[in-house]
Amino acid sequence: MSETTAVETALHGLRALIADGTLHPGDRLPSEGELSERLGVSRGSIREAIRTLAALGVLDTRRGAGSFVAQLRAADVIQSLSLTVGLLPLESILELYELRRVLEAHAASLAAARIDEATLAELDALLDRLEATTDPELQSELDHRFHMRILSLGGNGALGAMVSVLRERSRAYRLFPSPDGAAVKVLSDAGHRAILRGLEARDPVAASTAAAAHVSQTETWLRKLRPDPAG
Amino acid sequence: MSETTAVETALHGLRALIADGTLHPGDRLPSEGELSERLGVSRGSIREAIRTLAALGVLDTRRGAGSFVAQLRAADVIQSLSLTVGLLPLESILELYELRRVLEAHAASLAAARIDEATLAELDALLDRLEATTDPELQSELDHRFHMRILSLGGNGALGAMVSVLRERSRAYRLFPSPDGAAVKVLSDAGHRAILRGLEARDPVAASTAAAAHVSQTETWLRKLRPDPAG
DNA sequence: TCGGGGGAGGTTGTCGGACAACCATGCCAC
DNA sequence: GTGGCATGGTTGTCCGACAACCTCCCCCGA
Repeated sequence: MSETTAVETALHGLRALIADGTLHPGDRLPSEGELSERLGVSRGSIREAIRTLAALGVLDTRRGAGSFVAQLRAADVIQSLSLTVGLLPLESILELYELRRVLEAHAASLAAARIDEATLAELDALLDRLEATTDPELQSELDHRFHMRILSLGGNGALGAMVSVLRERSRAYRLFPSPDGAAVKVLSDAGHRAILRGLEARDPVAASTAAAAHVSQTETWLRKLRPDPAG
Repeated sequence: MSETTAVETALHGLRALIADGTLHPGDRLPSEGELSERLGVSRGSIREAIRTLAALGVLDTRRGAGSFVAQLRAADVIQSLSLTVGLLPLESILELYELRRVLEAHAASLAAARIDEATLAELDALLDRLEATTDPELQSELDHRFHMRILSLGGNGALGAMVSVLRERSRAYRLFPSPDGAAVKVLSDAGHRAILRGLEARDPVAASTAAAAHVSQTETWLRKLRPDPAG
């Protein structure tokens, strides 16, 4: 309220165009020049407003063509957090582990109810390869694929996107090549097998508790890595 | 990769300043003019990059003073989704209900383990008022306070922020004044009492299932409101 | 010595104009 | 009919300028 800046005016105008149904997903916005004239603010301010909405995944700008309203899918919006989560300090990341634990456990219980034989075999083969390799890069990759495959069985894009954002950040810490790498891998492999056993038994509770335990395990390792707790 | 635009260059430069530890939460960024000179892009592009990070909750700009690195708390970052979630179509909102259900159930189970007598009395009084009033505005307000109080017992700011964003949007649909308003209120009141009984009994399972059921109930009503499913 | 007022410099907010890079459309030549 | 091209429109970027605002420090008075 009170006094609004030019960019806020532009933002409000753009939001209104989408919120009141004038523009639908996929539609093209009026050109920056026309918006500038229509809303009574300079083109620079319009551009800053468009950038703001683009950062949040609401708009999609293509050079020479125009700005378009995004599909506004929940998964896309959540995905926009990815840029930010990469900047959070470890302390804040650990705060997100509770979310991750709950969501991964939920996804595992859903997967236990829905998984088929072919997918079970696929996951088993994935773990075989993961247990056989010592290449940290490949370990991280296979680990990621194993977990994302389970998440995809949940069928909910928003849930998958949320966990994906959280996992992406954790991968950056590279636990496997750490001093305790060997011990980490042994327990990690065991955790994966426990989850798979739960899925094979179609036991939602077993699968979800195993998944939760696996996330907690990772969290514990990450806490050990925490640098200078002073501050 | 390939070719990078000026704004991308600026964004990368700013992210690097934070990611590599040069700037910490609370620190002031160099002025736009100096950043422009140092990164070799115009001030306009610098401003667009700063706006992008500000939209995501990473920077905080104060006119005449400068731009500052935000506290980078998980809750703040999640809160930045609020602007976007308000633009999602109902279809996408429903996708988020699974997240909300899981998270609210989790929070309720935590609360059951931690709640004290004083808080129980507080919640009971809240429900008394909620059941007594017929003012939709006050109903929405009290309903919100009841649920947020339970969430705050979980102690995790990120979880609370996430659910807060989701609830905020649902409130905009104003279920209480709808045609089925009376029926909605009866079942809603019953749902609240069920949750409170779970908390009073310090029974995490009872509390979490009641919370999950309550969210599902809301989801069902919202689906009924869904306009033209064509498209 | 302590406190407040005021000024000066620095910083963000906004505007206007200009040009380059790029895209989409339709026309034209073949 | 088809492929290439010209053309108008759009975004990307830069420069310069000024207003609004904030912060700090100096100076003056009590």
